[in-house]
Amino acid sequence: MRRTRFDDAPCPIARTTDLIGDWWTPIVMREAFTGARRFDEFIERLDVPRATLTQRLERLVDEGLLRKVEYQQRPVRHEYRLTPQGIAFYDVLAAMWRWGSDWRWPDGEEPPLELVDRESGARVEPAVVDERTGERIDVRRLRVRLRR
Amino acid sequence: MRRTRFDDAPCPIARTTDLIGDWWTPIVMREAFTGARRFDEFIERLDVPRATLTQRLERLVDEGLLRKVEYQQRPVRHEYRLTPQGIAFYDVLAAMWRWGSDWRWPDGEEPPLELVDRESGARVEPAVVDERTGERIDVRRLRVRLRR
DNA sequence: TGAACTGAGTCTGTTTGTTGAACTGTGTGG
DNA sequence: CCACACAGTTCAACAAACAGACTCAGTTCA
Repeated sequence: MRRTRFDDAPCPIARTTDLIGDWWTPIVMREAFTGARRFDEFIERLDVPRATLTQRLERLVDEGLLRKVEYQQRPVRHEYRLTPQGIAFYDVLAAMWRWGSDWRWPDGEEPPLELVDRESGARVEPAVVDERTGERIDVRRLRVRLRR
Repeated sequence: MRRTRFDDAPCPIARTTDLIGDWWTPIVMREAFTGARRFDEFIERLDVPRATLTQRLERLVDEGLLRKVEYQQRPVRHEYRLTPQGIAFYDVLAAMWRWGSDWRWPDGEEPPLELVDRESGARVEPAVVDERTGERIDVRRLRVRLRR
């Protein structure tokens, strides 16, 4: 009677869901991207239960999105840093950012936060495109096919 | 002691997380995109517990991603169809598809499924770009700013 | 006329997950 | 020796997800 798992489904959406379907996980990743590294740093920023944070960080390490790096001995202490897989995950957060900004605020309102280029200050609006054509993805034109 | 909610957070990622953090929700949306409309259709495709499906569909209707449409009277029966907000959500699934495909299979292996253009049959690879420049998002160049 | 069938759920008891709060343990600095 | 910092662990209470049986309106079959 365990919670149904999707981590070995044939569908990439299902496998991703298995990971980010744990409550708090995308938020923890968001904080990692804005510079959180140490356990108590996450705690201060997020009021997440400590036991939950422990579990999430552990899983993210297991799955290869974060790695535990020793930043001092005596006493031995570790911090959590993004791996290449973790960095790549920002795409998913960016898509969530865009959809959330577009649809999750009441009519006429906008989110108080925006994404900008660190250097130029220009507004950045994530969009999901087909890499080959550069066109926005149009789901009506898509089909899922069994790879030969 | 309720599960912590994120649905009125100032951050778009958090609000999106609140919705898709419910177990099964992204999978239910995926099925909606591949044509599922009726309750039993979802059940057949997904072996999701019926009570859970009821809850998910109800919430997706409440939140405006699906709408309930009567498709026959006597007996009155409804089906669930994507709204514009629901259709827009495909971007998030597409980003999850891409990241899942790139990172969630063992070295050397690839997912058995691929996304193709319905007409040309050409492979489609979702990518997340800055809409203004068309460049892939680079998180190191990004900053979150309080909107003025 | 009655029995079986459909579609769309609801109900129940059990197991897993999440939460808040208190507690632990190692090592430093004063 | 005491207080403090960091990084957790433990525990009990509550919420969510699970499997499977049950309901209920209306329809079709025999």
